[in-house]
Amino acid sequence: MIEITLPDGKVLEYASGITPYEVARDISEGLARNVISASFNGNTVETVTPLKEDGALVLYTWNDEAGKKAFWHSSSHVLAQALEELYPGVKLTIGPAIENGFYYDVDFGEHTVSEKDFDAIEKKALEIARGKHDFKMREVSKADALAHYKEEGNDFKVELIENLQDGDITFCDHSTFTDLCRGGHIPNTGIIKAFKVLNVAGAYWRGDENRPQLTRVYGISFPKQKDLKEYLELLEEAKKRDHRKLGKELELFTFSQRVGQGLPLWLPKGAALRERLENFLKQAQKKAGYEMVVSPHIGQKELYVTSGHYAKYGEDSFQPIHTPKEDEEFLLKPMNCPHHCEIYRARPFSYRELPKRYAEFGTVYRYEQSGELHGLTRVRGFTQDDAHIFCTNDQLDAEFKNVIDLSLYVLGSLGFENFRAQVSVRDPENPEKYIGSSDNWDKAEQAIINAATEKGLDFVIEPGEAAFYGPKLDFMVRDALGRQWQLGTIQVDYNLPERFDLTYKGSDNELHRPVMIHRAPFGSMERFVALLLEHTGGNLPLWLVPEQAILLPVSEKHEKYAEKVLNSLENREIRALVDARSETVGKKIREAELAKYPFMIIVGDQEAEEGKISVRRHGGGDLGSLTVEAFADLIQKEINSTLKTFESKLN
RNA sequence: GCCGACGUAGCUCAGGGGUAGAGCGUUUCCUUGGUAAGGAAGAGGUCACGGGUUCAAUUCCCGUCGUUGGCUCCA
Repeated sequence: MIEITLPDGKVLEYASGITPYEVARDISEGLARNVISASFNGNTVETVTPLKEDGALVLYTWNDEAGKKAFWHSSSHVLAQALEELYPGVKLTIGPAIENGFYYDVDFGEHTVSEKDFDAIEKKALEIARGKHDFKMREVSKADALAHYKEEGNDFKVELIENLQDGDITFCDHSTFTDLCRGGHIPNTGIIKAFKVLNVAGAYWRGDENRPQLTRVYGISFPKQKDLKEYLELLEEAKKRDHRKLGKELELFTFSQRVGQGLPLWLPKGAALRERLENFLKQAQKKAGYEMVVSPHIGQKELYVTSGHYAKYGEDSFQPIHTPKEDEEFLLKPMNCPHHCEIYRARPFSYRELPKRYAEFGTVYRYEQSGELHGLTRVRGFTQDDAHIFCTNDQLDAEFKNVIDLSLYVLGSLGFENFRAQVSVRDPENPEKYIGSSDNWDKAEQAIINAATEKGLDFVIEPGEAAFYGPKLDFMVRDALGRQWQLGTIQVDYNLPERFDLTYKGSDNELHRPVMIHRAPFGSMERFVALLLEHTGGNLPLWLVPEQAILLPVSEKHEKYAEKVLNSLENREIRALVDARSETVGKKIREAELAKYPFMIIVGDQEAEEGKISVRRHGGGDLGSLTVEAFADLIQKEINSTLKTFESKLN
């Protein structure tokens, strides 16, 4: 007999060889019907795996993440079989489940697969699914496994198997299909009722751009047709929140082929929005003891050789600008920090004067690979809300925590609650990617982890994600389509102070090396605005939105009164405009709703007589008639409820 | 940079070997309106660009540029 412990702590006794499915059936018929995967003592097992020792069993249904994973992993087998049947001779490589669905990387040889083929693939996959084939795992010796794939001429699988231990190799069979597989399947293919191929993309074998490029076929599947329909509708909704679409509709920014790819042009409304964001941060920064500085857009190549950026990114930068007569070399600045280091060097500092906090909305230029450019989130010219803090070692901890406070204030004020905090540290396997002493790295990494822990941040540690000069704490936010982007960043740097020979005079009358913190709570204005748009669906917070209200005169007769109201709104710092076109009120309202103005103010005879305004809330309908004062209060109240003032922890 | 897709009016898009269409917007006129589209007429396009095939290319083929989904990269 063996003892099976369930998640609720209940212990059941069974004869050795009982399967998770049988345990589920023992608990309830309903669970037995729905169980699609299980884990035993922390390892994923099949629902038909015989359990032969005491242990903890967790049963999963479609509603569990692990259940979905098994479902999608199994679906990738079905996809693979469909591809093999439709395109004989394809070489399969790997096909994991991902966050939303699954993919399979396939070498199609000469054949190319495109959207036109999706229908056929889906049809074939569903046909296979309907066959209700059981997934069956079997152990294979390394020699047999290698022989199997060598015969097929599949070098990819051979390479995978060569890296596995003999005795640790399993194949999974279903229908006529066999794949090298570690396990974790649903009972049979029949559970897959809906199947969709989403897109195809190139992907390098093992993520290495020097190795062959495969075709990655992305798909998603569901146990119910309705789930697929809902998922596709969700994707459609997400597209409506795409910042590229909203930016165009709201007239915030544009791109011009003539100016160049990845170089955003900010339209008047976008520029005004940006300015408000900048002022918002400037105000908080002032309280937090920052001083604004300004530096030029180019710098001598030597500056970046000194900083180490040239050695690391010289080839991947816009190439040097040459002066016509002296042939001096300048670089478009890719970073503000070297400039700020030179600002620090402008005069000697005593420890009594530190920390120095230099802030600048600095525009930088980076040569990003053309395939990487994406709307405002990945561009070649962008403005960082940058600052560099020069402090003593003793001050580092407190300064870092102050910056965390400021970053959280910024994210909180703009409604970003679902960010992910990520501590990026060195890749232990590639130490040569980083500059600076291992000692300093240890200190810096520890300082960040301590500060994040003390601030109660829920963070994950990502090895290999550090900048080449130091570790960092990043705030990651997802876009409409679920892709993660880095917004705010805080980085500890022992390196640049050394390279620029920065010093301060200590209490011991000796020169000491300051520590530097790089930080940008927004990250870049471009990316921040992009994510803010996606996050809000274009319904920006009232304090930020370009126009808070649009005045809609009922007819041309009322234009004059509208102008008068506009004037008194402007006197109360409310941003508004008049729609004086000769259109019906209905049409003006419809268009104002679509243009996402937070408030619509209808003025006609009634209002003019009473000296009031009729207010309509975007998406919320008629609020009735108000005095201008009452409306101004309403706006102020809403702004105050979302926009808190920054409380600095400075003494 | 790599693989795939896409590029038609200001915007959203249809079409297709015989040099172009819709809706919205814009312009003019009529209408002076009360909480999500009042009516009419007009203007607007080297069908991204450059080659090739063809009697004929916006349409088919190749290349370039741009956009896009991924991959790699991201100071």
